[in-house]
Amino acid sequence: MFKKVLIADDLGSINQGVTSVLAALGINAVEQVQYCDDAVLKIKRAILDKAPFDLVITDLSFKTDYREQKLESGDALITFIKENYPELKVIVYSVEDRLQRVRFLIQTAKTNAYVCKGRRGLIEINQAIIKVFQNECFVSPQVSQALSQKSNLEIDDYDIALVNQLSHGLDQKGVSRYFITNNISPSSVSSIEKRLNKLRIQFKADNVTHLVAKMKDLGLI
Amino acid sequence: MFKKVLIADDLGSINQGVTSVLAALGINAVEQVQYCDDAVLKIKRAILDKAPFDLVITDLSFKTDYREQKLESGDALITFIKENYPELKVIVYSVEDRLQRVRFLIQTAKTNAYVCKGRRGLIEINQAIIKVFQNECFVSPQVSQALSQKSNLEIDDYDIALVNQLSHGLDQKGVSRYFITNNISPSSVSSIEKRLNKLRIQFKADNVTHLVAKMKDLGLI
DNA sequence: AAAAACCTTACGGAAAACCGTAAGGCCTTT
DNA sequence: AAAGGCCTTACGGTTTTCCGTAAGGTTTTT
Repeated sequence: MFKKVLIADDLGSINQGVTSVLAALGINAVEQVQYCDDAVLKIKRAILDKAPFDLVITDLSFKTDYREQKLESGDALITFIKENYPELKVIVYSVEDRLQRVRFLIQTAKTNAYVCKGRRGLIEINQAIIKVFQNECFVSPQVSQALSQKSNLEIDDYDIALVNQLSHGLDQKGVSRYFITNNISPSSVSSIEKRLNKLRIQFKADNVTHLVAKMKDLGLI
Repeated sequence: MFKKVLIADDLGSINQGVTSVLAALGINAVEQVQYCDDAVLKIKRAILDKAPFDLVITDLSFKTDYREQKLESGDALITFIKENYPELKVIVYSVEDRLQRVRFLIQTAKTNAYVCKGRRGLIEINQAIIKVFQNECFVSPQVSQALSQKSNLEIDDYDIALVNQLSHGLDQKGVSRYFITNNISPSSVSSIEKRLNKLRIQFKADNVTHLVAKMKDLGLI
């Protein structure tokens, strides 16, 4: 079983439950941090001390306060970890249940497990730890559909950039100018119209305002 | 000090921290529930047993699952409590930090204290319990501005309803029809235009899409 | 290499949003 | 009761969005 675990979570009260799960699994070398930057420091320090962590359990959202942080979110922490210590296992433990987000974290960021905080959270944390230790992936049932390929909506970075600009107040002509100056193609108003039409159909949105609202709800922008 | 406390929170792990705070205050008669309906049952039962609760600490959002619930949120639970047992004190303990929400809970729903989950959450829960016991109100510093009148942006339920309908895809004529059928006044397209113009200025939004995006970011809709 | 399919762009008309102006109703002030 | 202020509504003109059509270019198919 894992020997040394790091928990990163800004709500101190949640750690306790996770710690008790770890204790039940016979893992007693557990350290906790409330800031992403502190997590990085602990990880580096542990390696220097020849006693590296072999599992990190982290939340996604960290409230920002007066302390300046280089890494402001769990996402950034995970990206950092997997770039520098790819062998270090990571389990996300978050209330976030948006499929898009889960898909990104598992498929792109290479997170090893994704557990939704909820009634069964601690039970699933337990399962996740066991699975990850066996080099398998674990995702909470309520969001496991995020990984099924058939739900692929074929929306790409261009679509996101387009709707993102609209949500910032640009009109279609403005987005066109923005795309031209940033060398993003296609950039004509006509093409932008066409793409928006496609997106409106895909998202069953009645107009751009509706589209932006729906995509914000889905966490895409 | 309070003698008997009920904690309502669907994430079992959070309760532990609160329980330890209560223990430190010498309160040992603590019961926990994970569903709002169970909270109601416990409250009624305790009164029948001549040992009523004198404080309820509750979360706001309860994940819904297979169990059918009459009360689906902390809001509904608080409304129920204050309607039927106005002398029973209520403290909200939630990650929610939207001012609009806090204002409603304190001023309209008559909640006795509002504590944001966060790094200082347990410290503030402690302060809140003491204040409430002294028949005072407590609100976490980060959201205390919700109660100050000067920061009143003068956006009311009508504004929220208006932008909300737009975010659901209705155009201005559609919102007008909606307002007419629901007896909401003013309902003419012209008035809706005027109101939107005011909101756009207040929120520094370039158009309705931008306005909806900003208000969603602020958690107003 | 010709044909077909696709992408990008342009254009024009209908619908909706945007913006200023103004009329009528209601309430308060004097 | 008259005057003034505020709110609701109506209207007209400009801008933007929406939607269909079509031309020109590139890639894929045959």
